[in-house]
Amino acid sequence: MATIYDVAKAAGVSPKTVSRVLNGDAPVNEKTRAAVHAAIGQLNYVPSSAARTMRSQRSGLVGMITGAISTSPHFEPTGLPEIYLVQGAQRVFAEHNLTLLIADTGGHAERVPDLLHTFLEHRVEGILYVAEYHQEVHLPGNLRGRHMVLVNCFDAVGTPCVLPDDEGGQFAVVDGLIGKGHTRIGFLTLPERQAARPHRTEGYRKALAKHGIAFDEDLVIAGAISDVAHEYDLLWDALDRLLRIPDPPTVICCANDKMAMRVYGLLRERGLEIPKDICLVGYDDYRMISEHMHPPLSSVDLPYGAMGARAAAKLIRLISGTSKPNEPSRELVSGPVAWRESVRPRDRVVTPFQTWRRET
Amino acid sequence: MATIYDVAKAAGVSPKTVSRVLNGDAPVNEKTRAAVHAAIGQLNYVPSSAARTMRSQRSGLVGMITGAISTSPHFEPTGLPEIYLVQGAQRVFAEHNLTLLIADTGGHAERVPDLLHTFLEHRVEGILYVAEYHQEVHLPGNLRGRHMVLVNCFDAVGTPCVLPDDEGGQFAVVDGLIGKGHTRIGFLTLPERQAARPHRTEGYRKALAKHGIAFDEDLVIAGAISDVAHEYDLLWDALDRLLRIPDPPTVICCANDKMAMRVYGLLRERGLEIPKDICLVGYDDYRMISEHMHPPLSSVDLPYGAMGARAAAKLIRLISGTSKPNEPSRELVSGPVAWRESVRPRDRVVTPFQTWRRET
DNA sequence: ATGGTTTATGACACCGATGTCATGACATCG
DNA sequence: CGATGTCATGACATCGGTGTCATAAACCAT
Repeated sequence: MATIYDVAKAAGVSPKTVSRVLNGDAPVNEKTRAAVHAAIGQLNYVPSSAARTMRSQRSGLVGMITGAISTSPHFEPTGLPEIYLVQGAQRVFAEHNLTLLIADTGGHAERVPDLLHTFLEHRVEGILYVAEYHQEVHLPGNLRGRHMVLVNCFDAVGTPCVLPDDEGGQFAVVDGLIGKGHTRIGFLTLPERQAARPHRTEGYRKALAKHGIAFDEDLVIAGAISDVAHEYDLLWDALDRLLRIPDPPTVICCANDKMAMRVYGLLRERGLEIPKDICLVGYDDYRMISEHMHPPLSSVDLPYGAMGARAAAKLIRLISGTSKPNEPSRELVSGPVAWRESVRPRDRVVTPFQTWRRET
Repeated sequence: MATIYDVAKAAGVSPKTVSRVLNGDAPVNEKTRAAVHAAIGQLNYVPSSAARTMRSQRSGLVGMITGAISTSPHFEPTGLPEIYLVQGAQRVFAEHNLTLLIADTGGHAERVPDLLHTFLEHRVEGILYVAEYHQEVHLPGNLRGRHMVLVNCFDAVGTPCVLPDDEGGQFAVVDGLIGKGHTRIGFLTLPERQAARPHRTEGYRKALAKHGIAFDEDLVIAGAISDVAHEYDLLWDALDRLLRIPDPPTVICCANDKMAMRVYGLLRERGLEIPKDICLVGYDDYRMISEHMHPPLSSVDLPYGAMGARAAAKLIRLISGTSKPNEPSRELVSGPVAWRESVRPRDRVVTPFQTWRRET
């Protein structure tokens, strides 16, 4: 590879002048500048980030640790969120001339220290620590004192973090459903241990309260439990109970799109047609699912791309020291509700529950 | 940050000796080694990759360019494949003490030169160029002469590449279906422009040929076209034609899981139950879809993780110059067929087509 | 005892940028 | 016209490691 000395020689100037042309830190005569640029083109010169890093003590690198946490032995490497996070973050970093280093633990949390060491060798200027789903994490101590932003997770000591606005998302979808005339809104929730669950439930309650609709606990049932083995039975039972209550729901909110996908099948088995007989909404808006279900599934967008971008911006502010003094350490990111054909207004839904109940 | 000089001073040795302890390139006395390690721990020393890079001319970095190609204006950022690729590749790189730089074009191919320049500044030792789906690409000229491996794509000049074994995958699934007694096997193919299509079709033909079953062109219809706007109508029509032929299929192979997902809905609309009345298989094995369909979908695993790992290994061989002299520039990676409940043996399938035809 | 080899260590230069300081050529001003 | 300031450029040291070479001590064989 050509060096700055080669360029200097070819252009008949000193290396320092070439440096000035590249960095614009001092005026350079127009003719000199042209000669230098010509030499650079000729030699295919690309400056060495390593040399620059040594002198300036700035690496231009940021690290991202993903897949770091495997709380469940049935770790499910769906990976979907991460790619959007990466894209969102990388876009922002690129605008600030930062390059993204990526390390994936593959679910083995014990690899984190090693990966971190590698990052430090490369003198990353900051680190994004990404969790698979909204949860609390406990960071290894050697991360202290580094610029860092947690994404999709938070810790007990107030490390800056970016989280999905679960309460806002659930509020928005329930508020929207009520706006379409629904008043009996079933809610198949996440397992109890999930950090998002209380926030989602709070959003559900607040939306009801806004419209003066009483909260009915019969309408809210866990649609999944931590123990994956019995998940399917549980969902069947939860749905069964929802449909058997005296005044059954005209729409069901599922905790995520995967759950909604199964509910499609279960409802069809019972002879219920979506959205004619009952409406359905999901959460996450995995478009690969929601757009291709039949009919397409309404869902709350879990804005991973935006979260990545917001986290990157936050990290850049930390690095550059331009954080506002009272900037909150916790940022919530909202996504829109994607309304699709799985939902129609209440007055166009005809719940044939009596019929169905007679049959079983 | 502590430097090697600080460590040397603290341990009472020369910097070079510290370097030897770190790299093990020459024998060091046991007591000296212990003193050095103690000093390293004390000072929290992490060697600077920048300084090491300058001297040794090896950066320990490899780059990956993803999302580079947007052939379609309706670019669909599913992103699913990439995360597995990243994980697979990163695992192998980590074993070789290489760190992965990631740049995502977000579908804007014109950004590639810039991203590439950044990679070169960091003196990456090799580059993986990843396409969204199996296709031909044309690389910008300035990539020539770099160690590079194409993933999920190939070019006209024989750049080393790693591709999914589309022929083998389709062969395996059709061979398996025939093994289960099926002889009338419908095939909803990819759009014509897709590079994978001829390979898949060849696999389909070879599996039939192996068992002496005649190829029936009525059974093979494009299930999708490039023009996204009419995709759904086309699929409806293709399925309709498949089901109306004199001796209709007992199982249908879909070109991908998204298509299969829609076919679930379309078949149900026609009153056909999977797998009782007709069986279905997909391709890609997006487990988020295949495992959660009702019933779960049989599908050919498109082994992105393995492709990432194979590509990484290939790149490492290029970098280290240990490629076998006659190593093929093109590597095919196969994945297993995931058999699930959407398929059952032929003798347990009761096709009620006569009934259905009377109705319509 | 002596020469040859191995072991353990240090001195020093170098990788390729850039920060600091110095310098010469002009332009401007009182 | 000399003092002062601005512009354009170069010399040199430095960032933190490692390759090369030198050297001293310990070990071994004759």
